[in-house]
Amino acid sequence: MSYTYQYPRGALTVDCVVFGFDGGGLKVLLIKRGIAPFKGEWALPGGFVKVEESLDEAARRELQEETGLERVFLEQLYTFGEPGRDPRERVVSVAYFALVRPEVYQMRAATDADDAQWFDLDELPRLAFDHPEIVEMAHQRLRGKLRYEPIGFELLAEKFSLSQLQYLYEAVLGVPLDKRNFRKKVQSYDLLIPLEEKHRDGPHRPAQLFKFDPDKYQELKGKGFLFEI
Amino acid sequence: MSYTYQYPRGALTVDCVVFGFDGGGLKVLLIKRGIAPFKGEWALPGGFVKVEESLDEAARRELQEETGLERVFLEQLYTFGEPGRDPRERVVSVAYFALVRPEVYQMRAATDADDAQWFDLDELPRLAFDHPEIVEMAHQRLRGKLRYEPIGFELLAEKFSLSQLQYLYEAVLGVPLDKRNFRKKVQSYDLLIPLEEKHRDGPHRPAQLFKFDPDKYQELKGKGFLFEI
DNA sequence: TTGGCTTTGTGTGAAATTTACACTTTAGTT
DNA sequence: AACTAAAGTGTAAATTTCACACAAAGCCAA
Repeated sequence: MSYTYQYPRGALTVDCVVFGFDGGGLKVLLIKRGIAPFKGEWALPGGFVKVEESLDEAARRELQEETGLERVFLEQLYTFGEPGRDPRERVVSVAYFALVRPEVYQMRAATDADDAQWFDLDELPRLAFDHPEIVEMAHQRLRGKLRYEPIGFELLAEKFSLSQLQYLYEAVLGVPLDKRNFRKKVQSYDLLIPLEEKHRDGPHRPAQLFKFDPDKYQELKGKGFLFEI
Repeated sequence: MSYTYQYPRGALTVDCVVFGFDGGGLKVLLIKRGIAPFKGEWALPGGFVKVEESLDEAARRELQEETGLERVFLEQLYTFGEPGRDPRERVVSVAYFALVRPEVYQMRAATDADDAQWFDLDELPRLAFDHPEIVEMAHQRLRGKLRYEPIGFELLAEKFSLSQLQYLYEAVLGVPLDKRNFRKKVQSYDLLIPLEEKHRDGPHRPAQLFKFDPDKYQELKGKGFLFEI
């Protein structure tokens, strides 16, 4: 018996919503399309999946090829497959969301390649395809996850101050948080390792730096611990 | 310029993890494969996506064709795309999870078609492909969602007693819950409409029946309300 | 060196929520 | 009429959340 399938095939792509944080608001990385359709318009980085690679690999490869980004936090988001979402033919896209640290963010912002640029999440330009919908879902997911999983650290430098962490939470969740209560809570889990170093910046009191302890988190998680801000 | 893509294409399928609840434990609906590969083994209901249909439509169609189920709660779960997950060639599968009410569950359990059967979630037979992994993820997702979204009602009859609701939560979450505290909490949201009718069953005190008010939930959700058990 | 600026860092009491816990009511069966 | 089994109900203690204000540190400029 033959293994040939009787169904016609569409194409399969991956698209990545890459978030960055610069201390102010959330940013999203977009690329300017060099080819039709939507040539010259902004779009999410992404592209076709090769037959011999996994979806995650495809997402990482496209991110690397189109934006130069490597070793970022990457997680599958949702698969978009409405017929007609690509004007050419049936294209199903597995969307990912990615979080990058400020070092990376600043690096990419510096190289003024005008075909890859950071935009404020709430001031995005017109986007190709159904990419606005994808970005919207990624934003919702990020907001939802931040409350229950310690992924915010992926948007900060390895060493960060509690104020920086708080600014991040305020930016993503869109609400102001009480400084004392916030610090009490995040420190209560014992997942932040206080470092010797201090962060100095401007003519102010320098801030204690911390780093997140992912191993300890994994260990606690195994015992049913639930991170929650 | 031509719109022909330079990448070879794999096939695209949908697979559904269908959960049912009979007052005892969680059940999963499986079908016996009639064709190779894995002919004669149990597998998740699912099949190939047609070019002109959306992914959701494909999932509903396959469910209908293979199990007769219609009008079920259906939500996209995750997309599985490891090369090699299908021994024939590259097949990417968009997995869904579905929740069915006991009426439906009992109906399907009655028709003793031996090519579609309910199994206890914790006593599943050997499964084809990477379906064990898919079931595992669906179970996790169900557990996670149940705490924060009122989807448990999709596994109960339209009219249900508070005890039935509690048994469901206990079965899915795997922990015993305090009767009084549970009732206090679920009723505090004012999302359950008490009905005139009573449920009688056995030589016991009959139970007050309720139904869930989805409209009110949608309204509250719009105002930032968070359901939580 | 002094005063001013700006950010870090810290504690407490009131209010709200969560938790633990046991007995009465109801209907059916014998 | 007595027995059985599940439904239904309240309170007090413990814990968590929330609101809130001022001293300490370092830099800069006069």
